[in-house]
Amino acid sequence: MEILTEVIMGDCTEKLKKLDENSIDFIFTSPPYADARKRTYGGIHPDKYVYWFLPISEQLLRVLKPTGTFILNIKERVLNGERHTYVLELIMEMKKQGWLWTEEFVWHKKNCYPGKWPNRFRDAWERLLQFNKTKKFKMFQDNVMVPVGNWAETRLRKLSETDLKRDISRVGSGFGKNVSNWMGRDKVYPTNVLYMATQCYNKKHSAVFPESLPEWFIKLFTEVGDWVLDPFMGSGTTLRVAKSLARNSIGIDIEAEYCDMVRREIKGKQLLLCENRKSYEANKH
Amino acid sequence: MEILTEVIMGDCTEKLKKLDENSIDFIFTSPPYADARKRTYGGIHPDKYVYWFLPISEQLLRVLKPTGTFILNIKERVLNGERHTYVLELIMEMKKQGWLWTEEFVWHKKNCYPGKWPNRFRDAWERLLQFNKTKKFKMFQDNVMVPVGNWAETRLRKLSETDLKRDISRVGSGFGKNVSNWMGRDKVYPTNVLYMATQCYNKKHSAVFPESLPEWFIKLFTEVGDWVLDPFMGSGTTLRVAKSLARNSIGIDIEAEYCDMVRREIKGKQLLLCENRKSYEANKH
DNA sequence: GTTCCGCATGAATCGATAG
DNA sequence: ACTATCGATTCATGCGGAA
Repeated sequence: MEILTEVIMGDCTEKLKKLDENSIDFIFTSPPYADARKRTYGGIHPDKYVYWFLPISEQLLRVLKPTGTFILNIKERVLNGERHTYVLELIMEMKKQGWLWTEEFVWHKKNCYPGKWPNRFRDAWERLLQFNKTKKFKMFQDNVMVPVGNWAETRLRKLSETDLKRDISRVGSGFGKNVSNWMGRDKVYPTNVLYMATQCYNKKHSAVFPESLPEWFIKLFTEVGDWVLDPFMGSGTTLRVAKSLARNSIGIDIEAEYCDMVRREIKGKQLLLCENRKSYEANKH
Repeated sequence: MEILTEVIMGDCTEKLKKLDENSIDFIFTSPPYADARKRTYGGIHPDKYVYWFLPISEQLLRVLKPTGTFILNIKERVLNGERHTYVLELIMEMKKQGWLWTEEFVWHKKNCYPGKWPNRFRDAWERLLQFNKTKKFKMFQDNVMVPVGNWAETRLRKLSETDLKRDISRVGSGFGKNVSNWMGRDKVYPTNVLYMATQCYNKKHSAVFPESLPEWFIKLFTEVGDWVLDPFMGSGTTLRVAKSLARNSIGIDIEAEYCDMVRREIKGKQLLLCENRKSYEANKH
C-alpha cells in the first residue's frame, strides 16, 4: 500500500473547498494564535478571532467523515491583564455549526515559556479541544496505553521523607530492585492530560508542538491507510508523523517556504526528522 | 492575635447578603457540580447552572475586597457524550457582572478517579478559575516557590536510553552525586498547572479537594490575619487550612451535618486532620 | 566515546515610553 | 485616551566545545 503525502499552498479557507466531503478521518491542527505570527497570517486580533476561524471550521466539518475526529490545539492570550474569551466563544459557535464538543484534553507542557510578572505565573498548558461530527467516532484506546505508575517520583518522595545523606548508600543498593519492579508491571489507559515537552528542535524550523502530540492522537483516532489533514501545516510536523505511521495526509499552508520545505522532505531529498527524537511520554512523571 | 473561624448554616445565596461588602480577602470554593440527581440545592440541571450560580457570584463580588481574589474550582460534566458548556457560559456571564477573568489554573490530578469508557479517557484535571475585582489584587508569589527542575525524570530518561540492567550498578554509585546536585539548586516560581493528588481521606467525610489546594492559594493570595470565605464549605477543608495558616475564615453550608462537624472541630473536641497529610507538591514531577 | 559546563532560544507578558 | 514598540524578566532544553 502506497502512502500519499500532499502539500497544498494557499489560504486554507479557500483550499479546503476543493477537498471532497466526508473524505478525512482525522484533523489535527494548531492555528496561529491571536496576534501571534503577525507577518504570516496578518495578525488576527483577539476580538476578530472567532469570526476569522468559523468559515474554516465550517469547511473542516464538511470534509470530515462521520466517524472522524478534529483536534484543535489552541490557547487564549492575555489582554489587559485578563484571559481573553475567544476560545470559549469559538467552542460555542462551533457547536452551533453542528460540531460536538466531545472532550477537552490538556497539554501540560514540561518546559513552558519563561518570564515573571507581578500578577501571574508562567503559562504551562494549552487546550486540545476534541470535536466530532457524530457520537460514533473511531477510537483505538489500546494504541496509546502507558506504563503504569510513577517509579521515579515514588522514589523521590521516599527520599525526601527520610534523611537523605544517611540513606544514599542504601538507596543505591535498592535501585535495581525498583527498576525491575517498574518494568515488569502492566500498562494502563492514559488520562485526558498529556505531559510533554514543548518542542523537538530542528536545525532551522522549529515546530510549535512536538511530534509526540500528533503521534498520540493519530494512533488514538486513526488506522493505517486513513487520511489525516492539517490545514495550518507549518513546518509539517503532523504530516511527518502521519507518514511515519503509514497514514495518508494533506497539509495546507499559506507560506511558500514551508510548503517547499515539506515537499522536499517528502521526496526524501532532505530528512528533517529530529534525529534524537524521543518517543512520547504522556502521563509519565 | 486571635484567629476567628465561623460556620454559617443555610443557603449561601441568602446568607452571603448578611456579610459586609469589601470585607473578604480571598474566596475559595468548589460548588456542587451540575447534576440532575442530587437533592441538595434542588438538583441543578446543567442547563440551569449558570442561572443558579449568578446570584451567588454577584454576592461574592460584593463582599470581596478590591484587592481580593476568587478561586472557583469547577469542571463541566459530560452530557449526552459531550462536555457541557455551562462553565464557559458562566465565565462570560460573570465578566458581565463585573468580574475580571484573570487566569485559569489547571489542577492536574495525580490519582484521578478510575474507570474506562469506550469513547473517552479518565478525567484527570479540573479548572481553577481566578476572578478578580480589580487589576490591583494582592499576590505573594514568593510564598509558593517550588524546587527547581526535574531531577527524577532526567535520571529516568537516561536510564531508558541505555541498557537498563547493565547500568544499574553504575547508577547506584553515581546516585549521591546527583542528589547533592539537585539539593544545592535554588527554587523557582511555579506555573499555572498544579500537580497534586486528589484527596486526603478522612475517616467519614471525604473532601472534594485535598488540603494542598486551598493551602497553595491561601499562601499565594492572603497574609496572616486576612479573611477567607468558602460559600460551599462541605467538610470544611478550606476553613481547616485557613485556620492552620492563621487566617480568619467564614464557611457557609446548607447541610446541618457538615456545619455541626466543622463546628465541633473548631472547638478542638474532634481533630479531623488527616494524619498522614502531605505538604503540597505543586509542579514537582 | 563519555560527561560536563556554558550558552542561545523560545505560541509570553508587563510596564514604560513614544506617537 | 488609545495604540504601537521595546526592554526586562525567567527557566527547561538541546547544542557545541572542552576536559
